[in-house]
Amino acid sequence: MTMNHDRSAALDQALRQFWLKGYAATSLKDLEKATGMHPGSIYAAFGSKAGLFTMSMDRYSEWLDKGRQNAAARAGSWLDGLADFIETEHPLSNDQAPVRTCFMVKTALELGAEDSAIRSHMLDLLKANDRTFEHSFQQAANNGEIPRNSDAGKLARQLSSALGGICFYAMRAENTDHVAELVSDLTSRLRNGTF
Amino acid sequence: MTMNHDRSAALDQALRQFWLKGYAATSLKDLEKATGMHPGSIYAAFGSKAGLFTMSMDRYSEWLDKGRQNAAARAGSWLDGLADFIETEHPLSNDQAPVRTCFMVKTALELGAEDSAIRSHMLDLLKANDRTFEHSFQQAANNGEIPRNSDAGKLARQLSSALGGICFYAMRAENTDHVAELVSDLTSRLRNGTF
DNA sequence: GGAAAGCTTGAGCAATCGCTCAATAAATAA
DNA sequence: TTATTTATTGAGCGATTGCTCAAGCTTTCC
Repeated sequence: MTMNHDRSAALDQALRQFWLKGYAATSLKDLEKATGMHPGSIYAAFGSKAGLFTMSMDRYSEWLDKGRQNAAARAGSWLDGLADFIETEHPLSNDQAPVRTCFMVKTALELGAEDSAIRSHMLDLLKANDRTFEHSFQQAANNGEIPRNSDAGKLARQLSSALGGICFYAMRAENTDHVAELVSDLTSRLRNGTF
Repeated sequence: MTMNHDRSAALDQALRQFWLKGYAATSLKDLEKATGMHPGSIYAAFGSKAGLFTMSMDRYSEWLDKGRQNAAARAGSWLDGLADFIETEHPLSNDQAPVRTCFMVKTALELGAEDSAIRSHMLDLLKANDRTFEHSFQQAANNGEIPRNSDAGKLARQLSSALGGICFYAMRAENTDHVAELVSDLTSRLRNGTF
């Protein structure tokens, strides 16, 4: 059955739609237009609006992970891997994103107050993302790229915060150069071990 | 007429509600409960949901400005003024906020994609906020607290981004200490001129 | 007191919300 | 082919959305 491929493409389009307008402001009519599916099919395939959103977050995270792995494979060091990821694979630096902001950051700020299944799934994904940052910093420390007694967990938290900040700034900046400057300042500090 | 006082209190409560749940997810029923007003009165006083939201942003900005001026008046230097503002007046450090995040940061990420009157008003307020940062950095440079040829505009952009990042992190952190650490690292760097 | 003006009230509007399901079409099995 | 399973369709459900406005209530002024 060709269903799997269709379903995958539909999920991509749903992600784009949620990414653009957020969870609450995206209606099922929006999702019907984006996916080309009818309401019944959407519910047969994804269960509910909340379920589709959860699967969109998963899809986004897989996409991010893939980019991170690509960057790490290319790079000569762990810190370069992080910097390359941000400069080439992250939505902040990627024109094919529907909005120049991380979907998870946008979602965290939209849904951070309520106590839902969506929120707890979001927190899990963000935590998993932080662990990959922490792992890279830990390896960089083991490698001597940064002091061996560096606090990898704290560095990961700082990187998560710094990236979130640029994602915020990118949403309000009329001047794209200013965003690029923030990104390149961050990656420079990463590369030379002064982050 | 006592109306002005009631209206002011109602606006505070509307702001709290929007701050908590965001623009799209807050219904008029939520606003009725929060303000204690009936639909007709809300529309007589504020025009529309969008109008009430705009006035809530204005109210929040005034509140922030007041905190900034308080901090500046207390502080012995321009950089201390910025640091004090963040440590004592900013919602990140303030327990009476409905969510430990800046209302404008949350709003920017929720509404950053669409092209509405609300968004353009939000951008104006954020820009005005940045100008106060820039002014403080410029005065700090004139004062010799930081090198006299410092780029105040760039420093303001970096501070806006850094604060936005902590606001993002605060929404996802289960550990409040981690947020406090990010804040104190930021203010330390501000105070000793290494920001 | 009575008249005029302003405020508050809440039932209820049209539109849209997320979602369901009997009917139909397409694909697979026999 | 015919029988059986699987996928798609879209009209339309009850609930909720942002919002209106005629009716009632209070306040103000003469």
